[in-house]
Amino acid sequence: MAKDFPTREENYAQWYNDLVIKADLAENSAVRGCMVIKPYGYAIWEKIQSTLDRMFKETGHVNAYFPLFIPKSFFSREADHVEGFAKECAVVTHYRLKNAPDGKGVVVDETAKLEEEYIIRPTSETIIWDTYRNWIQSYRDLPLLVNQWANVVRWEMRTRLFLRTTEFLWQEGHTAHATKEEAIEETEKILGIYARFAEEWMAMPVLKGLKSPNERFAGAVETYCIEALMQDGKALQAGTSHFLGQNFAKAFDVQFLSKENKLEYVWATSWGVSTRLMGALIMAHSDDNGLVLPPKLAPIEVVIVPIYKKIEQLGEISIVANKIKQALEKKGISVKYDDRDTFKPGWKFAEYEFKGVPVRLAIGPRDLENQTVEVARRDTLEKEILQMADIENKVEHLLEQIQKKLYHRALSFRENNTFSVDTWDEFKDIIENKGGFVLAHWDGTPETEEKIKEETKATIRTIPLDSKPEIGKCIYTGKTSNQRVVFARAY
RNA sequence: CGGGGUGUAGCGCAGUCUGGUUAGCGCGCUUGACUGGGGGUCAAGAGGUCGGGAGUUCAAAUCUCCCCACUCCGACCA
Repeated sequence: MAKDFPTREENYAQWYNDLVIKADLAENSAVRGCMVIKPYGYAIWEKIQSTLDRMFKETGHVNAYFPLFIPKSFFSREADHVEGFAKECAVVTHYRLKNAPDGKGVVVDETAKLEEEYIIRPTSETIIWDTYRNWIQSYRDLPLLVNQWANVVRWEMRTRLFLRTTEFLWQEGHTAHATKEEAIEETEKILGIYARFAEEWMAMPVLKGLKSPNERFAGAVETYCIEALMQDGKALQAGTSHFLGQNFAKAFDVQFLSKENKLEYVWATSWGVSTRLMGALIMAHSDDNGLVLPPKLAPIEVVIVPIYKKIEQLGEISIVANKIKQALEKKGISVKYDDRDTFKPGWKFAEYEFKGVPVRLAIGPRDLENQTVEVARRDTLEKEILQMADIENKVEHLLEQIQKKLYHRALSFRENNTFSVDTWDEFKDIIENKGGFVLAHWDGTPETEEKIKEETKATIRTIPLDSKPEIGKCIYTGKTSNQRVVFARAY
């Protein structure tokens, strides 16, 4: 299946692409820039979804659904917002087709032109805030904590499976609050959820911080983000949480009467993560043998492969295998017993290894005799023979170990690829030759960030929330700075 | 949008420069036998508007023109 699969060293971009396709996660579709997420890939997304959905609900959020189409006029209400998204919007202009005059196919019926064109949502702030106006009158209506799971379209010029596609799936939370403090608290709370999800479920360490004005969401007062480092030394923005101030409330005239009977504008937040997380997950752990998945997000945590010569032996093995399967499932572990006779054990080993299944159990005649199981772990590719007794607890423990191991491996990779630099030459050298996160002083101006980007392709990925103040000189202009920020080339 | 590249079996490719039998190879697929603790072996098969259209020619996958699609590189971006 994957014999001609390139290594990360040979060609990282090709490695990623082949991995996505050959591990059956997704493929390119007939529609330019849009992917088909295949069942195995979608199963991972469903796990991401259900975990986050639970976390949102645990913190008081509820789900709703808003239209795919947004009236064009809504867009122009918030100046920065239009500015940011106008260049990548798909527009619906007509609502009917008719048979082509030459009899070949159908054409747009010009008489069915929409009075007002619709934008296909690139994000839903405008339609949602237009709706919130009717939902909010009093401080008693607040806070409003709504999330939606949806698809959005951003007409990108270049796309890559999961990392950047024209249409993608995401969740977008949109909340309304009575005070600035409460809205900021919400923004930070969500950032915390994102970070916890990334680290505990995806086993991917992330930096929490603020975006520089250049990288800020169009229409936001402040954008918070989680930022991860991929194995090729490039940064990946994994999630964003925005404090929108009163920008949208003012643009859409959303006011409420406070306890003091004063009419005030509502404070807003919005936040989202997308199918891009799939790309992050893939790149965070996978190796030259294929996908590596953290147990908590793997659609199949344990696969059991029977080994037998004659079909009669399969029966005896199946009895044992099914018993183990049930014992594991009782612990909430997802197990697949692959007793297909149409594939050889060796083929199955390679297949599940490539698809990143964390643990594989092999049971053959020898094991039946000795009351043993061969246990193989995907993260280290190690194999060992274990006694069958109490196997479900051993496997459960092993899955926990793998989850931790992946996180620590990714964390030490990040630590080994984070550099603190004080000179421009050193900065250029590391960005160009090593990659990774570069901690450097910056004078705080968008102009300087822009120049650094032009010269090195590196941008400020985040201004870390937990960094200590430190007086220094801007790497580029030499002006004084009181904090280091994180630079990197990014996806 | 600009600059390269590629379209030949499900997938990956050769053949095109230099036109000429029945268009070939690897993987995959089907059937059977032997096999089975890391992608097995052998045998027999199925599968093609050579991206589309027009032209040149006795003859076009091959030469000419037009069109289409995809892809890579740049500017833009979660």
